[in-house]
Amino acid sequence: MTNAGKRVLIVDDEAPIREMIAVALEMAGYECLEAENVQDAHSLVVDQRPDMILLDWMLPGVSGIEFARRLKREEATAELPIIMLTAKGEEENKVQGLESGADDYITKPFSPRELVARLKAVLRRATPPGVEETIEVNGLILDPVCHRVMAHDKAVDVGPTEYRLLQFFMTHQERAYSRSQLLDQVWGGNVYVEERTVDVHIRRLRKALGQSHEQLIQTVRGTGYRFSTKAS
Amino acid sequence: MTNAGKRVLIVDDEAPIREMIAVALEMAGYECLEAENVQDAHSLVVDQRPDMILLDWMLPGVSGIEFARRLKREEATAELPIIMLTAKGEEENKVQGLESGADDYITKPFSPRELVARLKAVLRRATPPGVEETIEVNGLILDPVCHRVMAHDKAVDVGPTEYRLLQFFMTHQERAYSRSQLLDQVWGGNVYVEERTVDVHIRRLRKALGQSHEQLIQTVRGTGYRFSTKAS
DNA sequence: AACACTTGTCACATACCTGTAACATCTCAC
DNA sequence: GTGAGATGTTACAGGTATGTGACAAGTGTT
Repeated sequence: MTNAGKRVLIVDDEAPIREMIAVALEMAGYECLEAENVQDAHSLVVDQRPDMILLDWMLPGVSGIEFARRLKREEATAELPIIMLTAKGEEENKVQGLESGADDYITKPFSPRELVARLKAVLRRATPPGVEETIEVNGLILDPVCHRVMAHDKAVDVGPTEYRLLQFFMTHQERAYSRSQLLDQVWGGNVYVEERTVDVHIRRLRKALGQSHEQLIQTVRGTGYRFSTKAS
Repeated sequence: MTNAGKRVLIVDDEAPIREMIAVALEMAGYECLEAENVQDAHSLVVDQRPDMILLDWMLPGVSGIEFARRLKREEATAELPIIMLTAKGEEENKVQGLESGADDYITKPFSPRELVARLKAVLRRATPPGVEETIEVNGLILDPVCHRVMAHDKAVDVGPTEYRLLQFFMTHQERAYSRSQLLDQVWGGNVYVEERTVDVHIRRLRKALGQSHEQLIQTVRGTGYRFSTKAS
């Protein structure tokens, strides 16, 4: 779900280990980038902008810890979550590792499951919540924080897609959208669904809103739909 | 209901606007305090301890945003809900406004109805009792001091995790939380457990609460869970 | 060591949501 | 009015999210 498609940069000088990690992460739905030294890693960070880094402690040339510090110093990369990888028995370095700015720390050998779990946890913490405002129109209230829709103080029961649809409409009032625009905006660009599917969800949303508010969603014949407080 | 008699502090330098807002709110059953600058506002906050603040963006002297930041910084007032008022076309300030700690944001001109709706929404979800205070909802009582849960004067037997979960929910009512957020908030940030584990503990908690109260914990499909006294 | 209790995970059951098709109804040009 | 295209409406099969019970491992107690 929310973690799907996140890009993880794996930095380790041993190819088999990189490979193992990459396989584990890809099975979990992540996209992987790989680098075997700090120079390559840095190019990839700048170039590909991954969502997080798995960084081996021991690296030829510049050490992992050095690299982590550098990333944290630079404005553009300071927020990049880093998980440090280290061999067993280097416990005493832990503190140093975390002080270098790493967000977590994992000891080899580790199970793929543990790796994925930690990675999720770190990503979760690093993703700041979006702006959450309450929107009100003619007694119809959409409250993103409570993830709820109310019509004249009565809860309206809408499914996930209808909720997103309504949220989009309420944040983009008075303007007409074609079915394909709605598919892009509400469903997300990379899905393939019939345009008529939009009609069905519009219908479901109207039904859920009930007589009192269904006329807010207006049909623009030959074009699509529009959310408007003005009668058509 | 719970909103009756709440005291709202209106901070705006234009008297007519303050008056208009005050009338609207009083009709809706709120009690109003008024201030035309930050100095007066601050005195009133300290002195009268209002339940929330309607704060104009543009103020002579110290700006509204500055004031909001100050309030959020101070321990005693950090929890005070704030709704920012701003003139149309200052959209670009929106993010800044919310970052300053405002809980919502409303653009002039607005209808009294809209204002009241938002105010309700903000108040509804922003009344977190102190840690040591017992919380009561529909005959369900959580007593942090005795570390105990009672349903209609009968002790409810819950495990440690379910207790923390319930406590979190009761101090953060009405708001929807994802499984990730619950893991962060209830389990603590540094644990690595499956998201579905949350479901299991929700189940255990519901079971422990019994028919009389289990509907307080609502499923928000596709998102997570919510503790709410209102039917879904 | 046996026990009671808690916890995280799994496997299966169930409920709900989704996209599509098929048919009904509407609108407009002719 | 008629027909073609657009939209409304319903039903349904399959997929996905959540509910639920069981279990093994861990912990602390007796």
